[in-house]
This record gives sequence, structure tokens and C-alpha cells, in this order.
Amino acid sequence: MEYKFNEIEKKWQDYWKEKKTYQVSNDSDKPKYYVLDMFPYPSGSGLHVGHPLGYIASDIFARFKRLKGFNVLHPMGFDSFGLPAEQYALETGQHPAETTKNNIATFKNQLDKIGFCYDWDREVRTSEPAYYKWTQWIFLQLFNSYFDKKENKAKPIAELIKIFEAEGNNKLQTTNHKPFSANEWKAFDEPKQLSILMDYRLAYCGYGEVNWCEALGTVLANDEVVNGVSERGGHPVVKKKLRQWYLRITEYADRLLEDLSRVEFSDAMKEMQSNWIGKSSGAEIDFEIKTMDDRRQGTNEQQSSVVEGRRSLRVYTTRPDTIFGVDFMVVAPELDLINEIKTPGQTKEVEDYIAYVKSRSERERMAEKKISGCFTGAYAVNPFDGREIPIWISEYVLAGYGTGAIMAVPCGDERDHKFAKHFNIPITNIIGSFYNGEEANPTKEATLENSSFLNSLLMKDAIDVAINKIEEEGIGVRKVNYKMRDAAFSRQRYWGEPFPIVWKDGTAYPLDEKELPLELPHVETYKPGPDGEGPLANIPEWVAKELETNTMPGYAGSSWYFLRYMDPHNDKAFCDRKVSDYWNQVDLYIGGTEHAVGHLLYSRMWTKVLFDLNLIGHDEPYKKLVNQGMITGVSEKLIRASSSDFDEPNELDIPNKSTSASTSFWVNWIENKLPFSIQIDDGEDFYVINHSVELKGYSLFGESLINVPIEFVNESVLDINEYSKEKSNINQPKKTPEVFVCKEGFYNSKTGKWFDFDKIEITPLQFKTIPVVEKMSKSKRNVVNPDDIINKYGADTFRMYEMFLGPVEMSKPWDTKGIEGVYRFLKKLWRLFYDEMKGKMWNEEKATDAELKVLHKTIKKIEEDTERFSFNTAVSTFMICVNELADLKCHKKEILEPLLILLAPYAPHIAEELYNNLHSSHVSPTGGDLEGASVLDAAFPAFNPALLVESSKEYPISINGKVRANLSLSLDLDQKQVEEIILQNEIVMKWLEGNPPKKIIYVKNKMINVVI
RNA sequence: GCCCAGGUGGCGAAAUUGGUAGACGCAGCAGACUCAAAAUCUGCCGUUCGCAAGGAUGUGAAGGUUCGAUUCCUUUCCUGGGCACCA
Repeated sequence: MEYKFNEIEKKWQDYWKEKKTYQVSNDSDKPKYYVLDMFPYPSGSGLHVGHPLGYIASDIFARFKRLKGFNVLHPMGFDSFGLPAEQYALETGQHPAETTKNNIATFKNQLDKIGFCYDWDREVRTSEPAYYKWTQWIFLQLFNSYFDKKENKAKPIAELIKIFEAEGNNKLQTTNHKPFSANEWKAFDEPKQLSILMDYRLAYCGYGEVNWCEALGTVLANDEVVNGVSERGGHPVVKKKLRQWYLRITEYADRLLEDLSRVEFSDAMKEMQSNWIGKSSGAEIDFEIKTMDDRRQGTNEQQSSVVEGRRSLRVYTTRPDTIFGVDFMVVAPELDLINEIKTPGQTKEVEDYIAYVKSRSERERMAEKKISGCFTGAYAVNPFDGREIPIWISEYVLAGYGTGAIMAVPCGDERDHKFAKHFNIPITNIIGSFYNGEEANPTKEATLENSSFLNSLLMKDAIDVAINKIEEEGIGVRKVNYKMRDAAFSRQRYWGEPFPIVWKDGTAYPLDEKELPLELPHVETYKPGPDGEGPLANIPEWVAKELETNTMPGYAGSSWYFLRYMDPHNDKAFCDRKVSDYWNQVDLYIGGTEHAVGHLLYSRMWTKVLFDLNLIGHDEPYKKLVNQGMITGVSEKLIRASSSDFDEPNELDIPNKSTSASTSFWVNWIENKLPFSIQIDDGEDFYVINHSVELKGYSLFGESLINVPIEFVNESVLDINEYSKEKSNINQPKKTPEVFVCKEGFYNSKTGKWFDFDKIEITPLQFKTIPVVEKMSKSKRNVVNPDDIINKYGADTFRMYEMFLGPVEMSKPWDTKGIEGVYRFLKKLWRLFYDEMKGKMWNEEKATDAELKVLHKTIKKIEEDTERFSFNTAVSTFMICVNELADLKCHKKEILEPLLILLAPYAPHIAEELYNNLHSSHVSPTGGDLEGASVLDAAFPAFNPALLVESSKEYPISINGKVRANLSLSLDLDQKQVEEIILQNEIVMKWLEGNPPKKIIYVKNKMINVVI
């Protein structure tokens, strides 16, 4: 009777499905527990081995909690709106709804084979109208709410209107509008009133910059922009202002930050979120601006200050204490102010620089090590000492943060310092010896010098003094700032939730709730509409109804899906209040760190809004968050062997055949097999062509056909991006290669140049591959499909192996080689119950103390490891347990039955099968009558500590910290007794060489160290 | 560039609170069983010196704290993730 995993797993999966074993009720006497996975985007390439890592972990935990007597909610669904489906539609014409449906079917099929305990009756799909009806509904709540700054919570906008009608906006803490009285408010016409209200709504309309590609006529995601040009086609991309929807998440910044103390996220995760929110305090300071004209008129202060409508430059700084060290100002290139202040002499330079910056993504701007900038010709005046400070523009200052302008203090700020050095701006030292002239020193501990009224103050103390003075003099205000910006909430795309909004004469009106869901119409083409609008703008009826043509972004549906699982079929509400009160928070949320800020912050915000509006009873969605690492794939990268490699033996005599299995191996180029990947450097441009190619390779395991993505790179120039950067100059964005390979040679479609094969240096026919660890993706051809593994080894082996690979939180490369060990373990476990030759092995004999000790040691460790998500060590523990029971030749039901319960969360199929057999009268392991109790609802075995009590311990004896001997000692000895025994020890005496020890350290139940 | 994480044998890893570094598994080597293979079982397995006993050395690198450091501190290198329109 052998372990036939395929029969067993099929049988139980069918049985569970038929009996609806995993159906969860919203009504139970048991305590509730909610285990949630981040639901997947159903991509076209199907599930790969990276997906299930977190799912298996959560499944184990959900099953574990069930055994512990909880009513466990463990649902699954699909985040099915998104860009890739639309991209695919553009290429193939297939409707995203169609491809999405097919992809979901594939995903579900694959997920089911792994044996997860999902309640599929609760499945949600964000792209289904029945679901997005409520996404739209929540959007309307956001639209119809404002944030009351005094009470620090969201309230219906109707209440704000009442306030305006009663007292105007005078008492509101806001700088949005000029004050108006109640009467003035009533006198405003409707569009005026609505436009004021728009500035308070939690979902509001504004203008924002997007990546605009003129050639494609579309807005591009950051992902689609590579080196400043579009990924598709290599067309130039510039910034463009478009009307966009936003969520006023900044109003929740403080609560999102403070409430981190109430959730169990890792410190790293909390840190990332709080850094993202980026709360800082400091001051906004106004610097008067002097243009060249002013300067020519002389520096008479009196005269300047009477000029009417005088411009000033407002900066935000966290270090107002350094105000006497300001040597220049830097303004973000986007600021309109620049046009007003630039001097005629600088106009050309400024315009060129702004054009250059427009071509660069925000990411590039921040990552650039190179210093760039441009002088405006204008000067600001230091409000305290009247010093004239040149105003520069530079891309390192971002328009979206603070006021978009900074005061630069080179002696105290690294970036300011580099900028000053680069442009030869003189540096003022206000921190004496703390500044060495070479590097900025960002300390707050220095004593200020050359700083007028701040002189001799410690910088950290001077901050407050400076702010007070600034406020007194009326030149600025104390200010708290957040790095976080309001969340852009609209996309110029098709495959997303339509906004329930109509536009009438430029004013947005919400649709009535009764009109929801506003269904996504079918389109003829997925191409963008006119002027950067989304594809919905191509539909005459849609435009005629004046409906919003933008759609919601990917994170809309995922910001509240955890609530829908609780009450997925409700058509009266997004979730019944009683039901959400029962399930409350997600107790355990498992997902990748890549969502550390985006999704987690948005869903936390939505939860808080729903809480504020009294629609749910809790204001944090997730009680505990566990981050799973990524499973990376290993791809072989082909590189040309260097000249020294040619001395190596050829494939007939493979080097190091016996020693290395995974490192480089040699491949023999198969001539004339095209296409392949090659670099061409014609002296002007530099190209890389990537193609996948089938190579006949000689691996160390013998001859095999391998698929490798190859990148033919000269070893001396490994990084193509670096190379291109050097070559491209500021005003000329890099061209992407468009080179075709055909039999005659290579053809460059852009330059029209031909390269014959014989003119290109590809003489060597030897290449070697090097293994590279990368994210798994279809294009890299390093995707491992779980189905293949399951067919070969079974779902239980797959589940345990994924856990055995290492800690869940850590990312690791997938390697199937080790799976044999887990498979052997399950077969060995099986042999404790059934032997191929001897048949049934298990018996009802009474267990011995040694056997009970093995069992209870295991119970303790499995329980602890599962609780702390250390699934890899739990799998080791199972292995150790089975090894020990096999050594003891233990086949006793008394031991094996509890072991199966422990194992059930990890390997549910085999556990269910064997458990069922222990309780069934049938002998056949696969023919059981299914009448026996199910292991899924067994009670988790209780650990009995009495069985593990020890009276002595094998102590390591160290001499100066190095272990030299072992000695078994009773646990109730005291220091003095131990010292006596130790000094008699032969080995210790040898090391002491007759001298007395300096000290003997005895840590009970740990170790003994003799210091000599 | 900024933020976060990680770096331990040939490989995946373990060491839970500063206390025997390498549990468990893969690969490898030697052996048993077998006509043979598969499966299974037994032993060895960081590096290095040594016949052995036993030394030396060893957790990315360099310093430090400590009787004792993979663990704490400082500096530094490398890899992965995120940086706001991928989800």
C-alpha cells in the first residue's frame, strides 16, 4: 500500500467541495477569526510558485485556528480591474472582461489543486458590476463628505453647507478660500457654491501632471516610461496637466500615522508608512523677491517695499535655525512664479532647462546623482539681514512637496552643498568648526555663529527661537508638513470603475444612488479618446450623457474588499452593519511588502472614512499584518565568454564536472540559429537586441535542451542603461533600438543602416551562462508553474516544500531540487501507517514514555512555530518527529492520531486520509468509507509539560568562550557545587595548567565558561 | 538619490531573551539490499593542519562593547523591494 497522493488529493478535494466543508457562517457561538490574503490580479500567465507562498501560510494559519476552535473566515477573490488586461485588449482586440474571466478560471483551477480552505461562495471580483456598484457607492460617500478639522473626522457635506448658510466659512480652519459670510454664501450661484464645496470634498476634482505621450496620444503609467521615452515605440514623453480626481488622504495623515501604534505591523512596515506620510515640522518663511530691475533702481529698502503687488517667495524649511546660512534659494521648475521673476538675460537658459526637466520622470529626477540647475537672474532678500540671495531652479526640488521652494543652506545640507560646489556659489559657515569646508554637516548639536540673534544658541534650541521670531515679525508661520500628497484617483483608461459623476457646464454632479451600478459600456476600440481622455470619451452616448470619462484606479476596488467578503451577496448595502460588527477587523493579513504604502494606506483611509460616517464599527482594517517575501526565479544569462575563457576545455571536457551543479556551464553556439541577442555599437549608437533562443546546452547533468533568455553583453559593458545615459545629452532623449535581425544581417529601422554579419564582431562561438536571480515573470522565462510540481509530487508536498524553503517574510529563489526531501518525509510518514509489503502497520498498543515525549515535544514546537509564523521550522519539526518515531518503530494510534491533527493544517490531504482510516473499519487506505471523523474539526492536541521535564543537562564547558568539553550535570546544582565539579574535570585541569581560574561563569540550563 | 529589508557550508536554511554556529533538508562521498534499476536503510560531510588524539580558523568586510557576539554599537560593501498611473 503505497502513498498515492494523486488519488488521495483528488478524492478529498472533491469531498470537501461536495460537503461544503469550508463554508463559513456569519452566525456562530465560536469566537471569530478572519484570515485574509491580498487577492491576486489575475494575470494572463496564470499562477506561479511565488503566488501561493503567502496563500499557503495563511491557509495553514486558518486551518490551525479552526482546530483551535475558531469560526474562521478565509476568503479569496480577484482584483480584476487593471492595466494589463487593457493593454492585452489593445494588442489583440479581445475584451478585457473576456480575458479576465478566462484568467480567473485558470487561477481558480490552479488554486483548488493546492487544497486551500477558501469559502468560494464568498468570492469577490472587483470588475463585476455587483461589486463595483458598491465601490461607486463608497466613492459617492467620499464625494459627499468633508473633513472636519476640529473633530478630526469626516462628516457629510450637508453639514458643511449648513455651516456656510449659518455663519459662512469664517470659523473654519482653512486657507482654501477668502472668507465669506452666510449672506455672501447664499448670494453665490450654484456653480460657485459647488466649486467651493469641491475644495472640501474627500473625493475632489483638480489638476495634476501626468506622463503624456503625444505620439501614442495617451497617458502612460510610470512603468510604461523607460529612460524618458515610452516603452512601446520609444516616443518622447512629457508632463501634461490634466483634470484628475483625488482623494483627500492628507487630511487623514495624522490619524494614519498615530493609529500605527494600534496595529501589529512589523516595525519596518510601520517605518515605511510613517516615512511615506513624512510628517515634519518647521516653518514657512516669505522671502521678498528682487528682480534685476529692482536692483538697477538701487537697493533702497524704502523704495522697494512700497512697490505694490510685490512678489515674495515662500519656502518651507524644517531648519529655520539655519536662516543666516542661506546662500541661495531653489525653486521647483514647475512653479509659475519662475516666469514672473526670471530676468531677460536668463530667459533662454531658464526655458531650456524647464524643457529638459519636462522630459524627465519624477523618479529620474530624484535618483539622479548629477547636479543640474539654472539661475533665474532674480534675488530674494533674507528677511533678517537683508542679504540678497540668488534664486535658482533645480530638478531636485519637487513642486509637490512643501511650497515647491527651499532655502538652501550648503553648510548644513548635503544636496545644497553639492549644488553650491557645482555652481561655485559661496558658502556661509554658521557652525564654525562643525563645518570643514568639504562636506555639509547636518547636525543639530552645533552652536550657531554669524547668526545675529541666534548666535551662541545650540541649533536644536534655536529652531523654536527662530520660529517665534519669524511669527512675531510676520514673515512666516510655524508649519507642519507632510510628504504624502493627496491620492490621484482617476485614470484615462477603460478597464476600471466608471465614476458616478455627470458634468454640466464644467460642474460635477453625483449620480443618484438608485442609478448604481453605472456599468462600464462596451467599446469598439480601447484606444484613448481625444486630448488625453480615456477610451470612454470615444462613446457618443457616454459623452452625450455628459458622464465622466475617467475611470477609477486599480486600488479603488482593493480598498474595501475585505468588507465585502463578510457579506458578499448583499444588494442592499456594501456590507450589513451587523455582519461587519461580527467579523470586525481582519485578524491576520498576509501579503507582499510591495504594497507597504499604496494599498495599505488607501484601505486604511477608506476604513477610517467609513468609520467616521458610522457605516462600520472599526477604524483600522487589519489587526495584524505579515509580509511574505517574494519567490524569485533563477534565469540563466548568456554572456560571451572572455578571451581567457577560450583556453578552457570545450564541451567534451566540462570543467569542474563533479564540484559544481548550479554555477556556469558552457554552451556551444548552434550556428545560424536565429534570432538571438546581440549588441551593436556603430560608434554613434549602441543597441541591444534581446531575444529568447533555444540553445542546446551542456549542463553538468548532461546534455539537455534549455530555454534561456539571453542578453548578449560584452563583459566590460554590463549595464546598458548606464552606457546610454552617458551617450544621451540633455535635450536628446535616448533612442530605443529598433533593429531587426534577418538572414543577411541586422537592419536599423531608425538610421536605415545595415550591418552585415561579417562586419559585426561575433566571431567567437563560445558563450557561457551565468545564473541571475530575478523576479519571476513571463518575459524572463523563469516562471515555475505549481501545476507541474503538484502533478509530480502532490499538493501536500508542494505546500510543505514552499514552507520549508525558508521564513515566509524572506524572499528567496525558487529551486525545485530540494523538494525530494519533503516528498520522502511524507512517504516515511505514510510508512508509519502502511507498508507496501506488510500492509497495515498502525496498532492500538499503549505508548511508551519515550514515544509520548517525542509527541509532546512536537506538539509544543508546532504550536509555537505556527503561532509565530515560523512554518519552515515547523516542517523541520515534523521531519524530526517522524524520524524519531521511525527509529522507535512506533506505529501506535495513540501517538499517530494527534500527530495527524498537528499535520492537518500543513498537509491536509494526507492527514485527512490517514485520520479517516484510523477511524474507519476499512483497511484500504484509499477506499475508506469517509464515515470516520474529519481531521479538520478535530481538537488541537493539548501539550503536557510534565512529559518533558528533565533532571539533568549536558552542559558545554568553555574555556575562554571556546567549547572544550561536555559534561552532564544535575539541574539543581548551585554555582559553588558546579565550580567544584568543574575544577575536577580532566580537560579543564589540562587547560588550567595548575593555575587557578580567574572566574567561572555558570548559567543554569545554558552553559559553563571558565576564564583563565 | 531617498526609505525599508537581507547577506551564515557546494545549495535552501536553523540558532525564539548575548550562551555548544550550521538543527532539518538538498546535493555529494562511502557502504548495505538488488541480476540490475528504482525505492529504502546505514555512515561521512564548513575550511584547514594532523595517521590520530587534538589544534587553528569560520556567520559580507573593518573596528568596538562583553567572560562570551550570527545576535548589541560604529563605519563600509553588495543584493532585493518601494518611491505615488503595475497590481
